[in-house]
Parts: sequence; C-alpha cells; structure tokens
Amino acid sequence: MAYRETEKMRKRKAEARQRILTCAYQCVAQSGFRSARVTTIAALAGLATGTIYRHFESKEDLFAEIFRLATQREVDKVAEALATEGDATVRLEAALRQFAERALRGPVMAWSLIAEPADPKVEEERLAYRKAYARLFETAISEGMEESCIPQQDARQSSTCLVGAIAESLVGPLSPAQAGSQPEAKHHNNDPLVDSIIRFCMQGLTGTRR
Amino acid sequence: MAYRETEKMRKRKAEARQRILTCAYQCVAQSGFRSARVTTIAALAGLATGTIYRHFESKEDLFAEIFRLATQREVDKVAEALATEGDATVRLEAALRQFAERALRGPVMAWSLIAEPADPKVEEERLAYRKAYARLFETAISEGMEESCIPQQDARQSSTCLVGAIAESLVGPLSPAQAGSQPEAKHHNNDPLVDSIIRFCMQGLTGTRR
DNA sequence: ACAAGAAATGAATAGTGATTCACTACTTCA
DNA sequence: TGAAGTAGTGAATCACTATTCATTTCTTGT
Repeated sequence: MAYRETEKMRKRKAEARQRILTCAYQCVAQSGFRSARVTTIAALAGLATGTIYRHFESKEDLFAEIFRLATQREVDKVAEALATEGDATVRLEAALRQFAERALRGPVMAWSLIAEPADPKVEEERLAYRKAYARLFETAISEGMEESCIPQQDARQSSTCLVGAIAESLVGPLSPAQAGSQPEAKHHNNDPLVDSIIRFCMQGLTGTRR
Repeated sequence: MAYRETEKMRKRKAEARQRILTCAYQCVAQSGFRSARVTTIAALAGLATGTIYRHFESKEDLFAEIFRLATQREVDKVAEALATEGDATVRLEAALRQFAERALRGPVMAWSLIAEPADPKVEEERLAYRKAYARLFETAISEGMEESCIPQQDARQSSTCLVGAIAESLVGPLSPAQAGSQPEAKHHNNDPLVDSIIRFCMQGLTGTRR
C-alpha cells in the first residue's frame, strides 16, 4: 500500500470545493445562472474543467448547491429579523422589509433566486426556497393569531401571498432589462417602493388600514 | 412575369400559419414550452420542419406569439369579469376569482404562462402579460378610490401585489410535480384555496376584515 | 527513491435540437 | 404549354457546451 488519503489532502480538497463554490457564486451573482459556464468557473478558480467534476456530479448539482447557499443566507437574515422584539406584526414587518431591501441591494442574485429560468434541479431548490420563506412567515402569523394581533386565517395561504406579493413587486425593479438603471450604491432603506409593498402585505394580513 | 402572389395563395399561407399556431398551442397546453419540439409541431401540423421557418423567424418567435395569444385569451376573460355590474370591490373580486379559477382549470398552460422557465423572448412576453393584468387591476383600483370603496393608495403597486399573490399561490398547485394529483374534471368553483387568496387580496386592498 | 494509488488536466467527444439549403413541386400568367 | 417565380421539403449541418477519459502530475508510505 502506498497512498492513503491524509488529513492534509482532505483539507486541500475541501478548499478546492469551497473555491469552486465561491467562484461559481460570484459568476451567478454577476450575471445569473444562464450565462454561467462550467469552463469559466473552472478558469476563475484556477482549475481545469474536468476538476469541477471531481467535486460535483454535474453542473446542475453545482448550481443547485449554490442556490441552496445563497438561499440559506437570505432566509437566515429574514429569520433573524423575525426573531427580534415586539409583537408578531412588528416582527413580520421587519422581516418583510429585510427581504425586500436585501433583494434590491443585490439585484442580480435576487433575480436569479426569485425569477431566473433554470434547470430542473435548481427549480426544485427554488420551490424549497420559497417554501422556506413561507414557513417562516407562517410561523409568525400563527404566533400573531395566538397573540391575537392578527385575525384568524389560513396562515400557510397568507404566507404564500406575502412571498408572492413581494417577489412580484421586485421582479420589475430587478429584471435584467432594468439592471443598468439602478444607481449602484443606493441605500434602499426607507425606499417608498418597499413601504407600499409592506403596507399592502400588512393590510392583507391584519385587515387593518394603516 | 409569371407568378404573382394571389389571394388564394395568401389565404392558404395564412391558414398554414394558423395551423402551426394551433398545433403549437396544443403542444404547449399539453406539456409546456420546455418539451415542445419544432419537429413535433411540424409533424402535428402535417408540414415539413423547414416549413415552420417560412412562417416564423425562429422557434423563439413562434413561442412568443403563442404566449401572446394564450395571454390575450386570459387577460380578456379577466377584463370581462372586471366589466360587470357592481362597485369596484365586487368587480375586482370577480376578476381575481376568474384569474385563479381559469388557471386551476387549465393547469399546464397556466403554469407555462405563470412560471415555466422559457427563452428570453418568451420571458419578455411574460413580463408584458403580468403587466397587462396589473394594468387592468390598477384601473379598477383607481375607480374604486374614486368611488371611495377602496382607500387611497398607490394603485400600481397594489395591483402588482395582487398579481404576485395570486401567481405565487397558484405555483404550488399548478407545478408539474403536483400535476397528477389534480383529479381531471374538477370544478374549482368555490375552491377554498381561491377563497382564501381572494380574502387576503381584498383585505390588502381595502384594509377591511372580511 | 520507488511503487501504488489518487487527483488534476484539458482536448476531444457527444447529445441535443434548432436551423439551413439544395432541391422538388407547385402556381401563375402569357 | 412553358417560363418565371414561390412554397414546401427534410436530411444534413451547425452551434453550443456539458461531460468524459487517457494521460500526466502529485502524494503517500516503505
């Protein structure tokens, strides 16, 4: 016997894998899934094309993983906003705001996550992603109903509507056609667009004019 | 000179074009854009593959046109529902219901129109399609504000939220993963799903609990 | 240093389907 | 009927990239 995988090698492989993910992420964040090429990613990572395939089954799998990562990041932020002080409506409002503002700040990635056409495996992840948001909101709505600051309703259905209303409102501003028109480093805090989305959503939830 | 396009020929060509559209429509309604093949469509229309290209620039163009047609049909129906008697809220509610119920009745086409990944030109049409709905709703909302049965708000923004909330709520039930589970000839009138979507939407609009 | 194996390489391959185009068949009109 | 022009045909081509794999380079333990 002569070669056995050692800790050092394991680590190096893990690093390579990580680097691939990072570079692929970068590609996608820069111009979406559609135009991301395996060859480009490999070059960017300083690896040969074939090497990608030692770390990932297929391009689709790689992309699905990127999607999962990007998603996790977003969902975590929203979960965080949802975990602050205040009654359910306050927390939900903060969460919706977080969702919308983050999307407006990273429009290409947001668009890829929300609306860009993609391969089946990625689409699957997308459904999961939307469900993750919906679940988060659903829980908060249920809590709100218990605290009775939100009237009785089908929490799952309402959360789906929330996700839809926000996503749709963002598609216009996010879609690549509009890409150039967004001045780069805009803050998007207190964006009136975000305010009116949130007003609609909160009204839909509470049935209370604001 | 010997051959000049005559009325008869013009008509025959128009018919062929129409037939292509019909067959393509059928393909899409049956299994979506992704799996529709130019060759299949040609065969279905009783034409050679190449003939398709005498009538349409490219597959993308053909599909964009189908999308436009299908869209027009749907939008017209919603416009119709919006043109009935009653105050703005009543009419809007009827329109939303029409939108949702029609989608549930023709799930494959609805999914293609709402969510199926597609080529850029088709995606462009999709944006237009969603905007067409939004515009319709927007007008009704504005009317409602004048009639003061709907409180003051950004009508465009709200209409976008409506479209998003409905579309998102339908994606789950329509997505091909669920396809088999829908018993074929279900009525979808008084579907509780539709009711709760509509409740959310109308609350969002009016801020009035129902 | 060497043998045994693992990892990396990247040019060549392959699958997929849209699109082309040289050719045939048809239409028109004198 | 025949010349001129148009429509229809469909097998062959092309474009695009993901993926493969024979070969090379690197690691490891003796």
